[in-house]
Amino acid sequence: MVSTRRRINRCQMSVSMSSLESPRSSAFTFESLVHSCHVLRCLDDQRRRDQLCDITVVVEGKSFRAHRSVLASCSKYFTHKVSSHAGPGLVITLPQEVTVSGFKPLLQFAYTSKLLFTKDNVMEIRHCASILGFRDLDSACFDFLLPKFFSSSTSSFQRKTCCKIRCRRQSPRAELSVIDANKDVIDNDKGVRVVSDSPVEQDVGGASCQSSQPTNGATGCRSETHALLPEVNIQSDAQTDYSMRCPKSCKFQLACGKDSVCLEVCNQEATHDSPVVTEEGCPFPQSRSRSCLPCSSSRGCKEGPAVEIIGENSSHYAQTQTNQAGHGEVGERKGEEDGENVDKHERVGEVEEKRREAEKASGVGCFRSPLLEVSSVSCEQSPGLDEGTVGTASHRCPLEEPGLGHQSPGGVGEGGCVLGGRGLHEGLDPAVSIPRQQKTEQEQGGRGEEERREMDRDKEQGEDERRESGWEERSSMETEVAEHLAHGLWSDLSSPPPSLLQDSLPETGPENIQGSSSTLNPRSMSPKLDWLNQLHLTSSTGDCPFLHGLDRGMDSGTDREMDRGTGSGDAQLPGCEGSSQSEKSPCVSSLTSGDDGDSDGFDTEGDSESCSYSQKARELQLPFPVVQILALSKNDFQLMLKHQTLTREQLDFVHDVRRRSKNRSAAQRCRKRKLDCIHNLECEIDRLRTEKDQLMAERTNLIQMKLKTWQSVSELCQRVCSESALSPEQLQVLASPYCPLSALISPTDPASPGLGGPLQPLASLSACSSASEPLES
DNA sequence: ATTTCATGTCATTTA
DNA sequence: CCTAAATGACATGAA
Repeated sequence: MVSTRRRINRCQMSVSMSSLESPRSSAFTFESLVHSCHVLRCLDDQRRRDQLCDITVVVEGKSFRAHRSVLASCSKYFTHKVSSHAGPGLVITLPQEVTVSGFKPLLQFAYTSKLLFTKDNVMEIRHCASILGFRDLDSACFDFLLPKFFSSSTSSFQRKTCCKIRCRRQSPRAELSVIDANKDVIDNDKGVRVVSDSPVEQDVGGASCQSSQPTNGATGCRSETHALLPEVNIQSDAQTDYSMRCPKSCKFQLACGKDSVCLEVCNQEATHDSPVVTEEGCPFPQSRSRSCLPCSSSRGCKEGPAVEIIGENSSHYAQTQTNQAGHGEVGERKGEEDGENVDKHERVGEVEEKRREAEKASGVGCFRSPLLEVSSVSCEQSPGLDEGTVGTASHRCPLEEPGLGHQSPGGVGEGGCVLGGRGLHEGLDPAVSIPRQQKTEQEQGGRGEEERREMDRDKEQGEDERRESGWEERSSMETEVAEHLAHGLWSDLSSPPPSLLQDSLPETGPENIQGSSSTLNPRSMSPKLDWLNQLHLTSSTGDCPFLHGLDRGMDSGTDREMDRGTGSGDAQLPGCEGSSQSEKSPCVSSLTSGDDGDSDGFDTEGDSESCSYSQKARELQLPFPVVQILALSKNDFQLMLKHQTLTREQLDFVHDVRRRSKNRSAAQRCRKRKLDCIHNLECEIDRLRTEKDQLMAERTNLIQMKLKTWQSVSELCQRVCSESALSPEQLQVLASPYCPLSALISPTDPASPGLGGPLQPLASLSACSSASEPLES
């Protein structure tokens, strides 16, 4: 409910925004975030009931009923087959290579966006997916998961005991496969196991546990044009994640029926988040986001519709929980949503594509590359460009904005994003743009004005884009998942080598602390950036659908933080806190601080916090930037403290800052979880209601059948009684309660509640006939 | 002026 | 016993 309301608000907001953006146009677009999810659900429902199914797929002699349109939308193979057969009653026999165990999950995936798999069948599924041309699964999911699945390197991750237990125990709803998967993952493959903390674990584990669709998540919509609402998955994963990794959350999760919840969430949220439309066109939100979320992250929600969406996407389809659709997805999404906008989307997609390439060329594209810089500048200077390219989107559906943002969320680093986001921003958000100008003007007398301006631009762009694009949403769920992923998969990378720290410290620390001017220099961020860079480069986050694009968000988030820091001095955003690398990836930082939403100043508490932190750090003459406090892992942090000679006051301050930021992020996660649970429960309620209705209908049918049977039996008895001359003793025996046959005519048959009435005649009839059943057997 | 929401922080519990 | 995470409760600012 809550999420729904929020969602609605978002929609409204986006509508108004679009109107603002294009004052000239009187046309508005309303986009339901849950519609696609609902549709997919209904289709799945129909499939299960064999309603409106127009295709029969034969696999290994086994038939599967489905809707050709659905299959065609998910699979190239079916697209081809279906297009060549127009008639009704289409029966397609799949190649021998396709097995039931491989096809079934895919079919389910087509209708739910969820791919259930175990280590045992994942290869088979992949093979089938490859043969059938299931979009998005191959590169986005399998390419990412398989190596983790079967590589020993990841085995180091261990799931927490309670998590294991919970997974098994809590997944009442979880499908067998899920359970199996869990088992596999948990029990058999320690290596594969997606550790609760590890990203992989989340993917796999989460998927398995909840039957969530790792695939989706893996899909990494963003990276692939066709990506399937990875966000949704992500969110769900994230949720799962939570449940899995938090011992304490067991309480809550148990209360919520975590597993089911997770599933639900995924569905619901996904649905909501659906904004992220995949090629498949099923943005179904599963989570509400209900980020699946609904958007678990309130922040994300706050910012933009996209965010909300994020949360929701999860489920069904990724609808999930994800609010954050991938960048690339946006284009597709929109294209699917609006035929008109297809071209625009395509264009956007192209831009995105280029951006990606640029990123690749520049290393993950997380950090600002010259290219990025250029783009951002050009954007600002030439709004026309925005209009011409991505900017056009502004006139479209509000939801598109997020999409655009997604496409170019990179903020700092993304050329494409910059263009799109910029355009929208400039035109739409006076609050943002104006302050920017003012700022710039004010700063104009100062030295390094250019630098500052650029920083501002970048910062604003990043933030704006993030905001518009729904990055915040991503940041909430996706970030979380991503952080876990990064944490688990790249844990080794996550903690910056001491040497690196050492190197970076001298550079940034003192400078930042002391002079604001120096802080403004991008270099002040170098330590963190370096660290991030290393992470990205080495870990090749680009390969991870979950992390894909995160870097951008991260970058922007980081940049923002940096910028903030710069603005105030050294700054570190509390948001960064989560970043103890060992525990979390830097991505986390974006989660916290990134979403604050107030980009321009230190409006928010967090901002003011960071500001005060920085100030205090300066006062205390801390030898390192606050960022370090937040970004370092526990060990590194302690190491750093060892190397530094700090006064009691400084130590207290440092610990205080770290503790607060940690707690802050914990609170955020906690709240997100809560929202997710609520959403999940809502979904569960809906599901149970539906189930109840179905059962009631089934019961009615059975009762009717039973009644008919009784009637026919009674008629038969009558006939037999009248035709055969049974002795009173015989009739007595037949009527006796000890006779099994007597139950058939018993008016008070306990097994047929409510049938007493209709049976009465029967009983009386048989009684009249001086006994009852003949049953000569 | 009041309410609601989002967020940060503290205290406590739990693993 | 210590630590980190989770969570309830409270405070604060913004809309």
